[in-house]
Amino acid sequence: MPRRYWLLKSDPETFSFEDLKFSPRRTTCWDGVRNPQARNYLRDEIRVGDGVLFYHSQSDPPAAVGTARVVRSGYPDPAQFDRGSGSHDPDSDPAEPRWYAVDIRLEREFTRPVTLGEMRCTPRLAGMELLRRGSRLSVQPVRSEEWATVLKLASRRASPAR
DNA sequence: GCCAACGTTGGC
DNA sequence: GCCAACGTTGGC
Repeated sequence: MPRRYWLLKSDPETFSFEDLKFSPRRTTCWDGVRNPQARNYLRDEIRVGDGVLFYHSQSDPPAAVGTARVVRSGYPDPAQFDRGSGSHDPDSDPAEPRWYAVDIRLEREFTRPVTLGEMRCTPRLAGMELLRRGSRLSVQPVRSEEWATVLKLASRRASPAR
């Protein structure tokens, strides 16, 4: 199966690309996802080697800031069984875990962020899940053309400041 | 801080 | 199974 691509959303207040950069081996467990559809992607579809667009939500401006690679495919999210964790789920049965996580490793930090506004203005990205009205999913599939387009934007020099 | 868009919960 | 109420996400 060819390599696939995903967009992972994170509020940088919670976990930023910078945090990933300073994680051991620049690798982190992508845990805490508590949406069934996003869980399905994590559990069933995301494979080792897949590409990840790292996106900062709730930031000013919201933007894709770099890429990562999946280094471990779906496994039960340990946080769901951790009473001390904010992501603890008392209703999840260890025999049939409700939530899943993957591990990702930093691959490339963009020399400049690709902002949401810029993506909206890019015709080739018009079909992106991220740009859909009301799109809230924190794990989203990204088409290979979209991946290539975002990377191209990232390596383009920023337009001169006004 | 506001609000639209969803998802979840729970009464019936 | 419906749906109102409520909670959360996330752009602006």
